[in-house]
Amino acid sequence: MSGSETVADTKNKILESAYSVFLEKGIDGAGIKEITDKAEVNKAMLYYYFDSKEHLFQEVFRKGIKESGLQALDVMEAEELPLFEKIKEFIDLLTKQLLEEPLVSSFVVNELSRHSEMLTEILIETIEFDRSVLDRQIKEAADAYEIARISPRQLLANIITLCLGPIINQKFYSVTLDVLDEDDYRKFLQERKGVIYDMTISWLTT
Amino acid sequence: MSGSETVADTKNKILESAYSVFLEKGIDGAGIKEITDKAEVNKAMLYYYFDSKEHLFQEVFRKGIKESGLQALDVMEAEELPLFEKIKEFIDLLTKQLLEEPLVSSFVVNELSRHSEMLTEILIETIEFDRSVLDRQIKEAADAYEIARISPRQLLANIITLCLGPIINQKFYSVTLDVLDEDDYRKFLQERKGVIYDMTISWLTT
DNA sequence: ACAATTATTAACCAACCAGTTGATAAATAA
DNA sequence: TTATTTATCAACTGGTTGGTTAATAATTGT
Repeated sequence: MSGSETVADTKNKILESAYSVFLEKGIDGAGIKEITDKAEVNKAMLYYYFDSKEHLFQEVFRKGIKESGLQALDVMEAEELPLFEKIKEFIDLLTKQLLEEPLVSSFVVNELSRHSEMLTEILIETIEFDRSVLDRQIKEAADAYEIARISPRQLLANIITLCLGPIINQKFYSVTLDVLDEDDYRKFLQERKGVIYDMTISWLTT
Repeated sequence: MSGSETVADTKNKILESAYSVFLEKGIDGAGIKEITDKAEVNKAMLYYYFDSKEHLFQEVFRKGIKESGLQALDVMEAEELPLFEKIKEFIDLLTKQLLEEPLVSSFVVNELSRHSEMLTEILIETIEFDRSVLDRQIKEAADAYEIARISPRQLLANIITLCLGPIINQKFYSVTLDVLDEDDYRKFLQERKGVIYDMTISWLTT
């Protein structure tokens, strides 16, 4: 019993260190020595618990997906929640989770685009989102003339993009939008939550 | 006179090769040997014309910004063009340029977020966008009650994000939105142009 | 024609990379 | 106790990395 604690200890130290190093530098920018140094273990220990840099990275990537804010999609599957409340809740949740750990989502998206061949399958496995409830709600609302007849995909794409973009690509937007001050940018992001909701609703009800 | 042709030739061969390799793999994933191999020149030639991997990369990054589709911002500076037409033109131009070379904008955004301390300054230098005309047009339109009183920054952020996101992070969206077929995704992107315009206008006129 | 400059090359270098080995210590099982 | 398994480590391996050097070939100006 006491032995397994040590196992978990060392293995977890490595995993946690790998998590933070990979998140910061990506798989190409990170070296395993940096990871083992940070974990304060011998380099050979990493290969005792994990069989390659790539496999270790994939485990980190899986963890990244789970912490990336995409769980907010769950709220879209709820049966009872009315459409508009659902949208509001989704935006709130997604924004909140993204702001809490912007590095994670940035990591997932960046590494995915740079190593899609290695990671796409993992993303597919890890994300499972059932759109049927949302589809039905949208169809019913459109049939009742409460909203325009829009594509559920476009709706999701719009909300996710609007929330994600300025958070994961902060440097890009702060320069192009000329909001170079850190605090101003935070205000700008805060302001966005309302903007995104307004924009989405006005689009739906036009 | 004839000598400078050779200079330009070799140097350009290296630059072009570097451009394509860096775009594909990023600075961390690319090796200089790969670049010189592709350019069919001796490795030392690279260091004859460029003094380090980092400087070469920065030159490639500069070129990347110019080809990234951000020139579409120019249309926002036009004096005569009315606001709504301007927005339409901006969306059209941006989408078109992004679709023509999605790799470039993806490269710029990704590398910027991974190496911001090295690249932010370059981005600031290279992008110069004068928002004053747009600001005035928005203010005037709001004063005349033609549009709601919205923030020009948020307007720009919305449009850019909506256009950029699904194009540069194709893999991410194709999985989360469950549009795994390549052709379907192209249709989805084509559809978006109209969606983005509708969404923006309905938001402005609410 | 010849000196000076520019362009090119193969061979080299130290540092670093991911990954291994074989010996050893610690825990567990008999 | 002793045999076995699990955990840890320093030292090593073969290959690659970004970058240099010194000699040479080609081009240029005079």
